[in-house]
Amino acid sequence: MKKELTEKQERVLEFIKKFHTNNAMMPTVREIAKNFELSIGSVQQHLRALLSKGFLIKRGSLSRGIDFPNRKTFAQVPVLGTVHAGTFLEQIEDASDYIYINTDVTRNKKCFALKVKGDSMEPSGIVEGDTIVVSKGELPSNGDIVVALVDNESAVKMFYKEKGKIFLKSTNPKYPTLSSDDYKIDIVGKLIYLVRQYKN
Amino acid sequence: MKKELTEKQERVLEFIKKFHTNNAMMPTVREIAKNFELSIGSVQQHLRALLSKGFLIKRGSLSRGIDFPNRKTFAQVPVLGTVHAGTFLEQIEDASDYIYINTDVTRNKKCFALKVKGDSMEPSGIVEGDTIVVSKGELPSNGDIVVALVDNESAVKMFYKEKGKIFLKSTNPKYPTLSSDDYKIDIVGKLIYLVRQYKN
DNA sequence: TATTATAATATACATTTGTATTTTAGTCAA
DNA sequence: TTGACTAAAATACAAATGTATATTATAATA
Repeated sequence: MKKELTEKQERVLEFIKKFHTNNAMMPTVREIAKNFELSIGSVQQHLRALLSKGFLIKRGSLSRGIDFPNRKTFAQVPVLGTVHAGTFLEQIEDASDYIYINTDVTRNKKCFALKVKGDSMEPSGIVEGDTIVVSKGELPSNGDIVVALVDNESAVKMFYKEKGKIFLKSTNPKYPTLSSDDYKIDIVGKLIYLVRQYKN
Repeated sequence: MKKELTEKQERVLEFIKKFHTNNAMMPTVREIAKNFELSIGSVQQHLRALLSKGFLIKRGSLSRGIDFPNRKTFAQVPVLGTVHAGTFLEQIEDASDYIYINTDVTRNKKCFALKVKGDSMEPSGIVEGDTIVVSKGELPSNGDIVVALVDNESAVKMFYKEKGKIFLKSTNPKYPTLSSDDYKIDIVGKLIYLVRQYKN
């Protein structure tokens, strides 16, 4: 049911988006006017139209106080190291980098991210090079994918609990299922998000 | 070589980060002052310290003109619809939602996102429900994953070109390889990014 | 025809905002 | 003790910014 924009209004909205992308803040009325070589009043009218049509909202009479109706906010999540999805190798280390995740995903949970190595989770869509986001300490349900410490080495596995025993399964059948009978298993957290950047 | 911050300076910087996360813009001097119940001049001094120590930078004498030295910026990428990764079904439609991607990934390319259905790309880590980001019109190399129109229906496939012929391969062997001999194939764009949100 | 929406200009004004200046005070090290 | 740094306040001012108003013009429409 969104009302249509005129060509000019669309171009103004596009500029605002681009400006916001490049500068991480909204442009002022005059910054928009300067870009299009328009008068202040003209831009005001375009903004009024964009507001009334629901493409922008306002937050009081602040400077740069326009906003997108459903702009998302981001949480800074530290990338703590590498985790092996096959034979569980490397240890969690210090934060080296950060990724930014929508706060409606992280939901105030304590999160961290890891780079994935190995192929044990390939059938469930986790491949080498992926960055996974882990919700620290969250209790998993059967079938959830978790990061666990198996005899103090980190691994990405599918979680199952049966009669008080914990089983960690690789979705790749060439790796065995680990049981809490044979290993000391500590659940670090549950997978909530995954990002993959393709080579460019 | 980063100089250390005093406790108060650290708290001011934390507030600025938090404010920026919640509001997608930097606070004004007076907004900071109000938060800490401080005078304007006092906040000015803290900002001056944060600037000279390299934790903040300035962009001219603009309102909300402070910035983080290495802040990442995000591009708003429209989610245009659903694409079938098996038997290519649904058509690209209007923008319904947006996701936000680091600009060092999108790099000023024209991008859009699609929700994935089907299992034809499972062995390369693309599963149903994933959101893929496509760089529109970018020429793929052999082995790249692309979104293509095959007889005007959209599909996610692995791209190969040999002797002028285009081949679209599903990494799942139960789907056949498509050739430009048998189908009208238009490359829409190349996969540059993928995000997956696990059920919560 | 009158009306409405769009587009644009020009100007004025009030508020917000960044910045400069001055003053006071405590701590720490040379 | 002196100097440097930090912390804080109070005030003033110039620049940036949002907002209001009046005016003109065009195109589409009821």
